[in-house]
Amino acid sequence: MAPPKKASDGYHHGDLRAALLRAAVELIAEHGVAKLSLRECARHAGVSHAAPYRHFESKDALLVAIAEEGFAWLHEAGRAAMDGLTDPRKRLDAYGVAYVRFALEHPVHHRVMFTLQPDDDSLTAGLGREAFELLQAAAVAVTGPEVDPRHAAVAAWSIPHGLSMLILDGRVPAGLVTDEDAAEDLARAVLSLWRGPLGG
Amino acid sequence: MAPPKKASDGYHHGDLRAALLRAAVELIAEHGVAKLSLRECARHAGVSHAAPYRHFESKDALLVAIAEEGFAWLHEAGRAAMDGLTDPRKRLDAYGVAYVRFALEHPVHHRVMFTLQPDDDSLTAGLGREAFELLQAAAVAVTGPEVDPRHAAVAAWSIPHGLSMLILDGRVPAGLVTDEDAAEDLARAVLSLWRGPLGG
DNA sequence: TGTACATCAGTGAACGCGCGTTCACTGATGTAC
DNA sequence: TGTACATCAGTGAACGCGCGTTCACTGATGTAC
Repeated sequence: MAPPKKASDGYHHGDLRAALLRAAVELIAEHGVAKLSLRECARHAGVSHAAPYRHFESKDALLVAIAEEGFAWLHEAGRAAMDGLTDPRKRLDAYGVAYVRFALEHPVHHRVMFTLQPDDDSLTAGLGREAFELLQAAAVAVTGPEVDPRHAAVAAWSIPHGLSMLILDGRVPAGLVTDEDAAEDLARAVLSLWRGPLGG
Repeated sequence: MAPPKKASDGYHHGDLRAALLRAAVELIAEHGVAKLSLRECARHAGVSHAAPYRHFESKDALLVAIAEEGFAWLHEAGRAAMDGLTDPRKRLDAYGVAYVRFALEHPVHHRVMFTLQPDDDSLTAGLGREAFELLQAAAVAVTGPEVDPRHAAVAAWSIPHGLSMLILDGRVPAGLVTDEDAAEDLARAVLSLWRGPLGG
């Protein structure tokens, strides 16, 4: 299914690190973070249970790696979504929609990103520096300088984050979210409600 | 510290069930849901490790009990917050603020409520029927009948839920949330931003 | 009031399990000469 | 091109652990007569 990048079959795996990350994500999707075991990841990757220790110091280190990957992807998704837009409000909305889409496309990453204690790894603190700053700048561009930037950021973050969490936890009424596109539509609907009757 | 309700010292505990729930909440607060063990709860309650099985069918049953307790409290908190208010917008805001306050006051309950798969127990599905319906009614009263009630509910739910999650996961800039009152202030600020510059 | 008995909340030994991690090892790979 | 050797990604046995759950039991409690 996923071709090893270098040496194919034999003693050396070729790209065990990536294979382990992939296996972990699959297993978490199936059984939840709580039940993830390094040994099962190794089994999934077709390798002895001690092999992962050549690539990750510990089970936690593997989870941190997933979170870091997630923060990087989120930052890139937000950046790409706002790319080319100049109107502050449109940029912020685009970020929000991209955020929800990211969560739906990478539910395991999203969950791991926010399950780990922020102090587990400084890179991971507060949305991951980069992603948070991007969001804060987009929010401040809308609220203007009179508003505390931290408040602006938190406010802008709450909606897409809350919506993502509700969807991922299966709390949204059945049938409302069938795939990533439906989630994107729902995100737009929610944002426009706050722009309309709820906000007006 | 917590006096047993009936027989005090001796063979029978008096109120083991409640003591186990209390112990579980404490232990989860300390080490996270993932690391909770029934045996440690029993130890905490000063009882043999098999005793919990007189009160809970399994470890999961104990978690479900915590979630149910949480949903009941949340429903009550929302109801109480809106009590006496008639203006739809004020009612919805009051619900949102109460929601965040509940999450801050009962972080473990909140976490367990949304960590369990909704299908783990039908009572728990979708915010717990009662709490969800209360929220939906409050939201629809603001948006009016032209808006899909499910959209209205999800939109109104996203902000307090997202904010709660961000706070509980330690994602809000340090110093912004020091206690329940500060969280309540932040919730009001966030809502008013969506009422003001972000929504306008 | 006293006795017999059912009930049930506790005990403690035992089960089997899968886990994270360590360790001395071995096989493959790549580089220096 | 061929050989010696360092490097390092894998192996598999072993460790100690705490867990969830079951079981036959025992001690306390409450009720019927």
